[in-house]
Formats: sequence, C-alpha cells, structure tokens
Amino acid sequence: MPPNTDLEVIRKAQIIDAALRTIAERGCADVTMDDICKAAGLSKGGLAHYYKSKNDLFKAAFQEFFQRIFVRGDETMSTFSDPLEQVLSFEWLYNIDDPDVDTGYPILYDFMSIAVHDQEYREIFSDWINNWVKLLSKAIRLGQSRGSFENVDAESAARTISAIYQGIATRWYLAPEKHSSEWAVDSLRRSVRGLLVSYENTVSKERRKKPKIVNVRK
Amino acid sequence: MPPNTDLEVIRKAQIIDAALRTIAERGCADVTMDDICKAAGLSKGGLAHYYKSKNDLFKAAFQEFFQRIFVRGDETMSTFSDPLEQVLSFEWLYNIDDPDVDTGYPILYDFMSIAVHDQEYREIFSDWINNWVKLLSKAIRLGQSRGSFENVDAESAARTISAIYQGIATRWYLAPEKHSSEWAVDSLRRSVRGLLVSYENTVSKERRKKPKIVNVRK
DNA sequence: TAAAATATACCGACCAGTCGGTATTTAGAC
DNA sequence: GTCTAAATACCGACTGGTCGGTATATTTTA
Repeated sequence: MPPNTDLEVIRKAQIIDAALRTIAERGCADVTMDDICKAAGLSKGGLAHYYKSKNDLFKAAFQEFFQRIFVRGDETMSTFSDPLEQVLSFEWLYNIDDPDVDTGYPILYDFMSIAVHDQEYREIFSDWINNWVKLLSKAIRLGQSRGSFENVDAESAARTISAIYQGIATRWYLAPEKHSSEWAVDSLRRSVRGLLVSYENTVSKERRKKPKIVNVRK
Repeated sequence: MPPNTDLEVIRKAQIIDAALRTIAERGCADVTMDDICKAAGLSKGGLAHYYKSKNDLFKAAFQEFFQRIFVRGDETMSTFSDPLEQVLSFEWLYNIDDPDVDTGYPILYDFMSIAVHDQEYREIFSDWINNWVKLLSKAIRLGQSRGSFENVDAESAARTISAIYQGIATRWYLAPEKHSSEWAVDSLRRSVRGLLVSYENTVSKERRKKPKIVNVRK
C-alpha cells in the first residue's frame, strides 16, 4: 500500500510551520523537539515518523522559509512596472507590522549563524541570494533599456543592492532606536539612486530639485 | 591575603581569548565550558573562579570582541588623512587573510543571532554601531568642510554607510563564490561615491572620466 | 598558615533519538 | 460487501549521553 501522500503533505507542512514559528520565537539554540511537537500538535514519535532527525527538520524548515520569502519578493515586485519602483519594491522588509518580518528576521539571523559553520547551509543561502539577484537584475536591465539607469553591470549592481537591503535591515532590526523605518527607506533610496540613476537623469526628470535631507528619528 | 589582581587580569584575558577562539571555531551553540577550559588551559573549577556562569563569560567575551574590533577600526582609520580614504578605510573587512576577519565574522553572526532574542545583547550591538558611526561621521564632516562631500546629514549618512559595509560583508563572507573581495570593495566604493560625492565634484576632480564597469569574479 | 587559586568528582536537569505498542487505513481475497 | 493481513500513522515512556553548575579537595602563594 502506498503511503497516504495527501496526509504526508499536510503533516509535513504542519510540522514545518510549527518549527518556523518556534524557531522565530525562541531561537534555534533554545528550541527542543518537544517544543515543536507541541506547536505542531503531534507526539515525539509522530514527528519522528516524518523527520528522522532534528537536523533534517531544521534544514527542511529553512528551505521552506527561503522559498516563501522569495515568492513574497517575487510577487510584490511584479505588482510594479516601473523599474525603479521594482528595485525598491522590497521596502516591506522595513515594515515592522509586516507578518513576514516578525518571524523572518529571527529565522534569518539564526540561519546565518549556522551557515557560518555549515557548507550546506551556505549553499542554501547562496541559492536564495542568486534568486533575489535574478529578480533585481531583470529590473535593472529594464531600467537600462529605458535609459533611466546608468549602464553598469546589472548582476553586479543587483548583488550590491541586495546586500545594501540586508545591511540596512540588520541595523533597522537590531538597533531600532537609532534606525527608524524612515531612515531605512531613505537610506535605501539614496543608495540605489547613487548607484543606478545618473545625474543627467536626475536633473532631466526632477528639474534639478535637490532632495532635502531628512534627519529621521523615531 | 588580598586577591592577586595582576593574575586576575591575566587569567581573565586568557579565558576570554580562549572563549573567543572557541566560539569562532565551533559556534556558540556547540561550545561547551569544557571546550573553553581546555582552550584556556584551565580546569572547570579554575574557570568558575573567574566567571561564575556561561552567560557571564559569553557576555564578557562579546564585549571584549566589540571593543577590539572598534579599536582596530579606529586605528586603521587614523592612518588616513583624506576624508574619503577614511570612510573607505574599513576595507580590511573584505580581506580574507586578515586575522581579525577569520574569527570576527563567526563571532559577529553568532552574536547577532543571540541579540535577536536578548535585549542586553542588542544594546551591546547598538553601542558598537554608535561608536563606529561616530568615527564615520567625523570623516564625513571633514569631507563636507572641505567641500568634497555633499552636504547630507552626516550621522544619518554614516549609519547608512556602516550598514552598507555590513551588508556587503555578509554576502562576501557567506557566499564568497559569487561575491569576491573585488566585488565587495568595488560595491562599497560605488555606494559611498553615490551617497557622498556630488556629480560636480566627480567631474571637477576626475575630468568627467566615466569609470569603467568591472565585472569581477574570483 | 591562611587565603587564594586551581583541580577533581559529582549531581541533576535536559534532551534527541529509540522502541514497543496501539490505532487507523488500505489492498486484496472471496 | 466484508473479512483479513499488512502497511502506515501515531503515541509516550524510556535511555543514554551531555553539560552546566557545585561541593570539595589539593596546591600555590604571600
């Protein structure tokens, strides 16, 4: 008799969900299998039936996590048609009320701290970045073809911008008193502008109106 | 007999050193007190005499770590007099042969993953950032007073640049195949230029020589 | 020789994984 | 259809080992 694949899919999703919630809440180091069992509404044995070790479960959970974040980014970006808006479409990362933000940051930092010591995790990270970079590259090339972006190497610039997103995110999330959402968004826009939008485009489009600096604090 | 304060200083340094080395090597989650004892050449009881709990020891170790990194940055920066060079003086962060890089990244990522769930750690992080920002702000103001930087808010820009440093660092360290040191340095320079150096300054200083894009790979 | 410094032995909490068992579902025989 | 055998799904007690912390013993130092 073949296993009940529907049930398996349901259960695994249920377990991964529980794992991600628990990891986000307490941090990898403090999460026990019992915690996840309770969160998933399953017993130890029941969970073991689907994931044979903690490592297995965690790896699957992280994979799912990155998949979700990517889908989220992809979907959000595709709601814009202007290339600059597309590049800036990840600003939801700096919205503390966003449900994905709540759980995403703790999980990401836990993940990275493991990745430092685990090649397999670094590969997952690398794949995720590459997907992200593909999205950004497409938007950058579009902007270049329209003449609104400078003619830099698109992939390299995409990697830079994606890195800047994350750098700003780290400050914004871990030291929020001095790094408000406004600061984050403003920093991102200035950076992207400095990297992609040439002076000529700026003046022609904005009639040389120099943007006022806003010193933002919460 | 009064406690031998000299010895205490020596032993504590010895223990902190051992802790940092061990954390960098194996990651917080996998470090035991025994590991640190062995690395420090002390017994369990000996170590307990100076740090009464693992938490105490780790906190002290991280404090020391950030202190060291800051001193390193401060010293390196002070070897430059040109403001732009000062702002860019942290490029040693992207040199894999640098001894501080070896141990620094693992420790930093471990630290951040704990900070997510620990207010006290976040404060240490925040203080560190503030010190870093002070250094950068000073350089930025210097550049502005000389007319080579745009007249943006110095502290805000310093925070942005420091965030960019770290964002690039994350990619460079965790996904090195696609993020070479050349990419990191190039990304940083472009970003800083885009944020601080006005178009007028660029043309006047460089005779409008548009920089060639270098697509860097390892 | 007394206090400090260090070592050793040990305790108890914790936890991942195991295992025997039970309940439930499915497949095939008739 | 329905009975049976077998596979699957799930449970929870148990185990073996780990590790932080502590109590006590020993050595060093002033």
